[in-house]
Amino acid sequence: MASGQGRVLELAVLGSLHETPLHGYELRKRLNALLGMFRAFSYGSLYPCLRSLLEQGLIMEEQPAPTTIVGGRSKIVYKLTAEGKERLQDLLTQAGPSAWEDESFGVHFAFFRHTEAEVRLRILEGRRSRLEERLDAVRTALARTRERLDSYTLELQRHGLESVEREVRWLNELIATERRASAEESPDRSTDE
Amino acid sequence: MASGQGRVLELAVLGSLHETPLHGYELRKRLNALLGMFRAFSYGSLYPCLRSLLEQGLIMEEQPAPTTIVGGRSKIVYKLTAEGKERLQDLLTQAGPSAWEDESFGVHFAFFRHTEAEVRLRILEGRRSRLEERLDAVRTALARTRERLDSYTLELQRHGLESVEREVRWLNELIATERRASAEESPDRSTDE
DNA sequence: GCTCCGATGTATCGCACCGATACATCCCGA
DNA sequence: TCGGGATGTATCGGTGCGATACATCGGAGC
Repeated sequence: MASGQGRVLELAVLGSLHETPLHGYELRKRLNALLGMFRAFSYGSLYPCLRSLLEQGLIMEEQPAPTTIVGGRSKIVYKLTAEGKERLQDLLTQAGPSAWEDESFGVHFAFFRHTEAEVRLRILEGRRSRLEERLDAVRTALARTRERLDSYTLELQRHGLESVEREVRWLNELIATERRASAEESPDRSTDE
Repeated sequence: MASGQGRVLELAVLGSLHETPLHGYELRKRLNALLGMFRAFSYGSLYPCLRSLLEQGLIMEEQPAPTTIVGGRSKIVYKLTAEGKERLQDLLTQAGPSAWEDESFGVHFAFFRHTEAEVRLRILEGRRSRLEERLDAVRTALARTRERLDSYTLELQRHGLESVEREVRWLNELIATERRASAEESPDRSTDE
């Protein structure tokens, strides 16, 4: 209950609108193009989210120049308010479990451009721990298993483990890159250790 | 609304209980050991599911031999009824979207041992189509994108695409294996094509 | 010129399921 | 002996997906 736990959509919407004002339909297309590989945003959650953000004063409707519009189809373009930008900065600073869980990590990562280097690093490491935790859990459970597993179950396990291990390796590379970049930027202890 | 759409838990529980009677806590551990890499089953859904299955007469409480029990801690062991077994067979025969979506595919796959060869093949192919569809969608959306993307977004895209492509390759191998096995079993057209 | 269809667009409802939490008992080590 | 961790059952709140409904626009085909 602390502060915006689990509300992935809020960040996704705020982050997208930070680039450029958008309306619902377009927003969904953007998000699904950006993150379609990981999750599927739907209207059933988008529109309620937009309404909530509107009520909170974090976004507002943008009136297009009336002269340019002729055949004006009903279309509601939203843009960030000052409070919205503040809130976005806030969300981008949070490096907690809500940032590295499966559903939310992708969204946070997608807006890393606007995230401080230190926060980026903590999120990447948090995600890595999360995955390694999961690997451990499944591996020990597997080791404790008495009965012989059928080939399908084994193959599923193998594939699952391999996928997660692969993501861990990916995270390792990203973390190394981040470290290298931040070392270049502030080479105080460049030769240290 | 047709017939048990989306109810992944039902299959997971019925399938697990088919191997051996279990109680809630153990059931959850089993499922998380089996599928923990893909999803996380929680009590908040398990117990309501068990209750529902009980009401439907698909499972029943199993009384352990009272003599053996001494310090009997309250523990409710469930086992399949005849109707439950029937229902399970039914679920295992269904090869629809509800079988190859992200959340459900793993569960269906985990019980492939009890699934007919033909159904297995259709599920694997269905999943593959689903993933290829997604690849297409993201690729064309990406191609249509005018603005230049930052390196984080690009890396996310790259990693997402690679993961899905990898799963498609995995499915290809599985499908080939299935085909080979089924050809061996009924070598009517062994030399055909 | 007319019509149909698919893309664009806003919106709601049902409901599956996760995370957190509460609470009780058992067992084991300090 | 006492406290913490594993075992065990159970509920509640809330997020967000899928299906659906319903409008309008532009273009393809005839």
